[in-house]
Amino acid sequence: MTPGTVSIKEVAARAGVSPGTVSNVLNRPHKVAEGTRSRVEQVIRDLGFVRHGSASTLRAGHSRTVGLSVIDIGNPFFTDVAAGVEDYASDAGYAVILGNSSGDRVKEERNLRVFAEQRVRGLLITPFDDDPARLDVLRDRGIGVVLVDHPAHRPDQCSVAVNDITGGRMAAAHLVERGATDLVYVTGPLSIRQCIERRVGAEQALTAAGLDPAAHLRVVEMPAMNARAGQWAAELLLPEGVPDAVFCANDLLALGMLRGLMHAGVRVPEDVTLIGYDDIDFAAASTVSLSSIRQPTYKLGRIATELLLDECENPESHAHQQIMFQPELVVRESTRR
Amino acid sequence: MTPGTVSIKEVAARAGVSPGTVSNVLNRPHKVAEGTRSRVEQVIRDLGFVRHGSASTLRAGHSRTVGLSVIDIGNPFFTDVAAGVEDYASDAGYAVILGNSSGDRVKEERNLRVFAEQRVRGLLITPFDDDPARLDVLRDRGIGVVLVDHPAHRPDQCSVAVNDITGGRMAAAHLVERGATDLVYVTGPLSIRQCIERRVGAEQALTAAGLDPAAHLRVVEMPAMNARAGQWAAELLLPEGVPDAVFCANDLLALGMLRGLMHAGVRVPEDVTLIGYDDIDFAAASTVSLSSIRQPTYKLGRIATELLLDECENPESHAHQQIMFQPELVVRESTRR
DNA sequence: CCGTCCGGCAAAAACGTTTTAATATCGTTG
DNA sequence: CAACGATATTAAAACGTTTTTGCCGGACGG
Repeated sequence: MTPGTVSIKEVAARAGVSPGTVSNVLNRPHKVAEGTRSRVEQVIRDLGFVRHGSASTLRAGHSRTVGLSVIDIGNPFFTDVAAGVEDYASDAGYAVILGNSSGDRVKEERNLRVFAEQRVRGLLITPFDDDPARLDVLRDRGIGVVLVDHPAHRPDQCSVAVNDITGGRMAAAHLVERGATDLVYVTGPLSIRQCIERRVGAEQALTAAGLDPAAHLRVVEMPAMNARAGQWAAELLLPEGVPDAVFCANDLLALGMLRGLMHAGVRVPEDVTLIGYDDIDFAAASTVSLSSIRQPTYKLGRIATELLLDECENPESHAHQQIMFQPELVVRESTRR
Repeated sequence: MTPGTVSIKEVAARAGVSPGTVSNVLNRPHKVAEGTRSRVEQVIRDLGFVRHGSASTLRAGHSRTVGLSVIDIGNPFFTDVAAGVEDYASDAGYAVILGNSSGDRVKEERNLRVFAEQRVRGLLITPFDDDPARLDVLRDRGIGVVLVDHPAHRPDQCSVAVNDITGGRMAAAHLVERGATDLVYVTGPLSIRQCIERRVGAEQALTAAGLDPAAHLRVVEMPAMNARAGQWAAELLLPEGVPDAVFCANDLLALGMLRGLMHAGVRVPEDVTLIGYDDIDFAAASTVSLSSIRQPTYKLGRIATELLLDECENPESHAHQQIMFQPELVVRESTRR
C-alpha cells in the first residue's frame, strides 16, 4: 500500500541481495557485477524506491543541498542570480534551500541557523555587510561558503562579484561623453557597498574628464532602492534645478526617476540623459528604453555554485578564487542625443 | 575544536542528564523541570549545539522543509508568491526548498524526485497542467500537496487560486466601458489554463455588452509571455489595423505592447487603451502607467503555506479547502480617456 | 500507615542509510 | 597442487536524534 515506506532493506530482500549491495548499486555502480546491478535496478523501479535523503545525510555526514541567502527575492537582479544557482545545482543533483533576508539582519541570522540545522553542503550568500563572523560559524562546521556579488577580503574564501567601481565609472563617463556637466547620482543607502563603489567610480570618471566631483556631481541618497523611491527622488531633485544627467544606482530607481521626470514635463533624453544599473529585463521594455550597466547576473549564480560544489566535493584540490567580472555599458534611448 | 560535531550526547554529558532529556527540552520543554531545563539550555548555548536536522527527520519520520515548485522564477508574479511562502514558512520554522521548472515538464519531474528524496513535509506547486498522477506519487508518500494559482478539481486536495474568468471579464468590461468596440486579446499559449480562462472572461464581458466576441475581439496568441513577445505582438497587430483597446494576458506582454505601440506612433491611452494582468510592480512604474488586474500574489503564497502546514501538522482536523480569490481592477493612465 | 498515582528523568530501541571489515568464490600462478 | 590475489557480496556497526518504557521518589487519599 504505502509505497513511500519502501526501504533499501525491502529492495534487498526482493532482489535477493544484502542492503549493502543495494547501497553500492546506488552509489558505486561499478563495484557491483552487471547481473546483480540490473536486477537490483529493476526491483528499485518496480517498488518505486526512492532513497531517504536524511538517512543518507546522517550516515554519510553531508547532504546534497545548498543554501542560498539573498537580500531581496523581489529584485530581478537576485532572481536572475537565483535562476543561475538553481539551474547549476539542479543539474548537479543538489537541491536549493532558499532564504530571503529582506535586508533584515535578524532574518538572515535565522536563515543561517536553518541552513546549519539542515546541514547544507554549502552556502551561497549575498551578504549586506562585511561581518564575516557569522559565516565563520558555518565554516567551522565544514560548510563551504561562497560570497555572491561581494568580493571576499580573505584568500581562504571564494567569491564572485562584478566590479562596481568600473561600472560606476562607465556610467558617468558615458553621461559626460554625451555632454553632461551637471550630474546627479541617485543612490540607495550609502551603507551598502555597491552604492558606495558605484559612486566612487562616478567620481573617478568626472575627475578624469577634468570635472571636480564636488562641483559637478550632486548625490541624492534614498532609503530604498525601488521604483517608488526613484520617483520620489525626482520630486526632491527637480525643485533644485534640472540637471543634465542622472545616474541611478539601480534600474528600479531609474525607472521611477524616468516616470518622475516625464510627469514633470522633463524629456528624456532631450532634456536629461538617464542611466541605470543592472540591466534588468524591464530596462529594455520601458517606454523610453533605459541605458544601463549590465552585469552577468545569471552567470554570477552559476559560477558561484560551480565554485561552491568544487569546494565541497574536492576540498583538497580546490583553489579558492575571488572572481571579479567586468560590467558592460548598454546604450539605449535614455542617453541618445 | 570542531564545534560542528557537538551532538546531543555531549550536551547531555556536560549537563549531567540523559540524551532523552535534552531532546525533551528541545521539543517538549514543559515536560522537564525548570531547573534542569535552564541548565541544559545554558549548556546548549555554551557548546553552540545545533540540532542535526537529518537525524531528527529520520527518527521523527518527517522533516521541517517544504518544497516550492514554480514555473518561472523570473516572473515577478511567481517571485511575489515565493516571497509569501518564504515568509510564512520561515516564521513557522520551516525551510523552503526551491524548484524552478522553467516550464519544462522534465525539470518539474526531476524536482519532484528531489523533494521526495528530501522527504519534504509538504509541497507547494504551481502546475502547468492538470495531470494529477505525478502528484499522487508524493501524496501516497504522505506528503501534503497544495496547488497554487490552480484550482483543485478534487475535494481531497487544497488549492489557492484567483478567479481568472472574473479577471478577464473585469479587464474587457473596463475597456468596453471606456468606449472600445474593437478589442484585441494578446495571450500566451492557449494551452495554459490562465490564458484560456481570461479569454473566456473577456468574451463574456463583450457578450454582456451586446458585442459579439467573434466580431469584436481579435485574439493574438504568442509563444511566450514576456515583454519581447508583447512588442512583437504589436508589430504583428498594427499592420492589420489599429484597435480601440488591447487586453494582454499578463503585464510583461502589456509592457512590451506599450513599447511597440508608442514606437509605431500610436498613443496610449489616446489612440488605444491598454490593460495588463497581474499588477506587477513595474506596471505602476512604466512611463505610461499600466492599468491591470491585481491578484493577491503575496497572499496567495502565504495562505497556501498556511493551508499546507495545517494539513501536515493536523492531518485529522484538517479540512481541505479550495480557496478562490477575486481579482481587482486597477485603473491607471493607460486606460484613462 | 499503606497503596496509589504522578512528575521527572534514564535506558534503550528504532529510524534508513553508508561503510568497513570479513567472507566466499573464482581464476591464476609459482 | 597449494597458495594466492582479485572480485563480489555480506554482516554488522555506526550516524544523531526521538520515543517508548520503566524506574524512582514524593505527594496524596483512604
